[in-house]
Amino acid sequence: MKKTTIHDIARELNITFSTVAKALNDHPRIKASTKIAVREMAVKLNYQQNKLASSLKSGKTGIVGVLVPTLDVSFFSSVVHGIESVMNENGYSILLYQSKELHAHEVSGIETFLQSRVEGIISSLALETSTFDHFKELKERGIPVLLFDRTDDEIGVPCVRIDDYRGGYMATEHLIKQGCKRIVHISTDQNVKIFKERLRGYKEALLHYNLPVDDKLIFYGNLSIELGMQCIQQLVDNNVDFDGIFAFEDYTGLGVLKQLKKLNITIPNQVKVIGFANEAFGAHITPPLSTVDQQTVKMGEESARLFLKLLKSGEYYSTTPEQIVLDPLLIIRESSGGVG
Amino acid sequence: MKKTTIHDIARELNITFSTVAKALNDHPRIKASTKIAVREMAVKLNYQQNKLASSLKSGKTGIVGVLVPTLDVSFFSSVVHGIESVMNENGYSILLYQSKELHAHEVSGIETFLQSRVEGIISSLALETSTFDHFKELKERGIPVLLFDRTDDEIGVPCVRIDDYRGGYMATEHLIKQGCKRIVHISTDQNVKIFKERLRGYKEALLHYNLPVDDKLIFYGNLSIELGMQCIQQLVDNNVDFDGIFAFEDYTGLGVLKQLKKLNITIPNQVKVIGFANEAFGAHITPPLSTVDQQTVKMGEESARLFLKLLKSGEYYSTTPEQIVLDPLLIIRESSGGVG
DNA sequence: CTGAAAGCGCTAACAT
DNA sequence: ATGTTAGCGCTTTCAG
Repeated sequence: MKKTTIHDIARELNITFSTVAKALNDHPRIKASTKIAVREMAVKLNYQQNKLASSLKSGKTGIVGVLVPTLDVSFFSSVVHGIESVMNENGYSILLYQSKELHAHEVSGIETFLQSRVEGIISSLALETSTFDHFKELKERGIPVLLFDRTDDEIGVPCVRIDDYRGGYMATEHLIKQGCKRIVHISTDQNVKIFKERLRGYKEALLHYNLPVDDKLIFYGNLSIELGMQCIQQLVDNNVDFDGIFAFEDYTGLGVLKQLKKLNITIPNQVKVIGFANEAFGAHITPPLSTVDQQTVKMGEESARLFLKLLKSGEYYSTTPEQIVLDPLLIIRESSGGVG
Repeated sequence: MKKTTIHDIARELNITFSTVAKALNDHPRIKASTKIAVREMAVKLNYQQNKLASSLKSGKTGIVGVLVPTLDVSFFSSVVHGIESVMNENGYSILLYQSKELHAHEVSGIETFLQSRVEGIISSLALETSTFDHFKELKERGIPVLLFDRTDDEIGVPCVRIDDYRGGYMATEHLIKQGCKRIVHISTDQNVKIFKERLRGYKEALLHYNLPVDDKLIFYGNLSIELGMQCIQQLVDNNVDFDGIFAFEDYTGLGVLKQLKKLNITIPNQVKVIGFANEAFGAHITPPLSTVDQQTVKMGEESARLFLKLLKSGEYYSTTPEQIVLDPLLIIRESSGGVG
């Protein structure tokens, strides 16, 4: 069963295919009656425009490549949800690729996108990625790129992210205002900018409130529940004095809560805890975990909007790359002694 | 900056573009030396094959449409993660569309996919969808469709799902074996097959163990934490005797736990609770919630594999539509008095 | 081993 | 108001 084309419609109606094409595109110089006839025949024959052909001719595919580390993490799937929604409203489709946190897959994804002639790429960097030639080359070749969350200034493209520095500052400040004097920060040894920014915010907040920055209170490890548990155990084993914990993300914060409970250290009385990311479980655990929300869906929507705005301006890279920095939202729950 | 084409490569090398095409496709009748020359020039000129053109000519796009209700629910994003992984390994790309649980969006998504000449569609039905003409028509027109999880036999296409009946049976049986005699089931009034199947499994398990099916112990409402809370309150207010709760999904189960704790009813001593879906929070709440795992990533992978197998067979609809039914996995935690 | 030529289905400038 | 024509960049048969 072959697909019907404008030629089929033309033949049925005894007109030329170019008249059909114009009728379907609502060309002003086509008689209303033939437009109607053409459309009826199109429906009758189950006609579907072949976008491959029209894209080939027009040079516009209406497709945007979305390249993310994985969809199996709620942060990314939520952002992609936002991107797709806005793109869809604007008549664009999404070609999806997961980098699996690998540099090589990222390169493959870009290759695939270019071959498919996407009109641009929206992406968030893989953890493994530490050189950025593949993205810089896209920019040099004039291909629209927008990065969200995991970005790098070196690349020089528009980006949308939250203010991780501010988030780190807010989380720490909150603990200070709750009365904490010796606040631990658990971070990661991975070379990822956003985590460094949260650490920077932590330090700045301490300085601002005249509290010492004590390296013995800063831990580095791999994102996991276990990391949080180990840090608490280590603090206790070494008789380190502490009354607040700011974990760089919620899973680590969860580990912190678990171990504190196990050791019968009361939360939030003896120790106050805050995480980062506002994962789905945080509101439902005991005690509910205070955290910092990253506005994931909005991040996706804003990414799509900025991308489309620049695309439609016709000069995507003409000016200094625009940045949208979203405000992190402090979510106060019982673990930090808030209004729970 | 125009894209380079095979004509550009040909001109540089003083050969014809058709030789270039053959060289790039590793055609056997092309001299090794010219293949090398062509490839070097291709790299030098930053050549990217234009898939639009080759798809138009060959009739194969290597693109599969994935149409899901939303990515903002971990179940779906996790399945899509599995689909993309397998498709990617097999050289296919994913065009993504969210139906937002709406029938009309589902129709639009299909329309978009057809225009983009996808080689098939993998989808899960929107809650709103109760007539299936749009999918049946795809089948009639020979377009490969595979449904996962939210399917309908009436459509008659291959599908991948878990055995919800069995999951409902297992959950109920588990509570019975834990000693429960009066087990409540909370379900939904939405007309969704998988939820009805869980209910059917619940009833069968009771019958099998010679326990009465009591309509006063079956509740219907809208998927939410509140639903679980309300049901418990109602049971207590009406002095209904019960010692086990099987919630049709985890959020409702969470509400159940919350309200039981509020009313100082001990879990699992007085009442044992189990949910369904194995949401991320279940393992981390107090007490940890027993549940039934749906093997989401595997569901995506199996969907992609079955789809590709049928596609490659060259006769997608030749036989009775194949069904893959995955086994639900019982996850026993403290809320049902299991090995916690 | 390489070249010539037709055509996939459409757009759009240019005729008529 | 409609028709003619020339491609978009590629695959693929057939000729040389």
